[in-house]
Amino acid sequence: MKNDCAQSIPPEWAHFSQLFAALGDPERQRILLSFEPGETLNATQLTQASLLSRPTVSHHLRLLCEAGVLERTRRGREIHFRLMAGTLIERLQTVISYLDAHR
Amino acid sequence: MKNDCAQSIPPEWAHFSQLFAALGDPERQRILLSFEPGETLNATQLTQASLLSRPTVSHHLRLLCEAGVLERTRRGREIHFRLMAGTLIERLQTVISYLDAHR
DNA sequence: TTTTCATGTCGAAAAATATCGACTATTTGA
DNA sequence: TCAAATAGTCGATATTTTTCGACATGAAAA
Repeated sequence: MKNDCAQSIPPEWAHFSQLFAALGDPERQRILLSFEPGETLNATQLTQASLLSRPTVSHHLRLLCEAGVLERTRRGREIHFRLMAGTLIERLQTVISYLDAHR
Repeated sequence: MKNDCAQSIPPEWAHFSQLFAALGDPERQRILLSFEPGETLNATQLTQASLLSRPTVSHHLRLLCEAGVLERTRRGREIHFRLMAGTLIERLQTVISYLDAHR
């Protein structure tokens, strides 16, 4: 057993709990699955596609941005969200490499 | 925008929110990182390596098993937990394939 | 500049989750 | 059979997260 991570998480793994927590909510997953390849969606579109209120959708979008899942860009008075597929793939590959060494 | 997942998550994705929610807790991440390659650990070992109580660790172990992250096997009066690295890799590869088609 | 549109923030309430002490179940060894 | 060891359950409490209405911000259009 690795006792070095018995009580604290190594710094290189710390951001993964934030990532997985962001991905682990059904409403946020629903938001992510509504993106078509390469598409950008604004907050109004994402709110209209949801059963929840704007403040609530805004809250989920903030968590997804803070976790590095979505990118936020202002265009005029709209704010566009984009799925950061590339960096997500890299991060998940890191996890897979770790797991592959721990079969 | 994909309107078919506007209000409900497609069944083939439903188990992922449970998986990511399980991986998204720092205590559970700490538990997972304490496994050496191929190692099995019992509940007492995992509790001793934690700052939390046995009921709490037991709770986290149950969530990890229900999400398909750990495997539970009784051996005598001990219960051994094993990291299901193989199936986890497959599930993460599914997510990566989806993301790769959505760059 | 005033209005309108798009979005976010704030504070409070509701819901879900984590945590623990006391008790229970199950298996093994004396 | 009885005692010890291992692990889980139950009920209550604490903490965190989610949710929303009302209000604030900031950019474009009139």
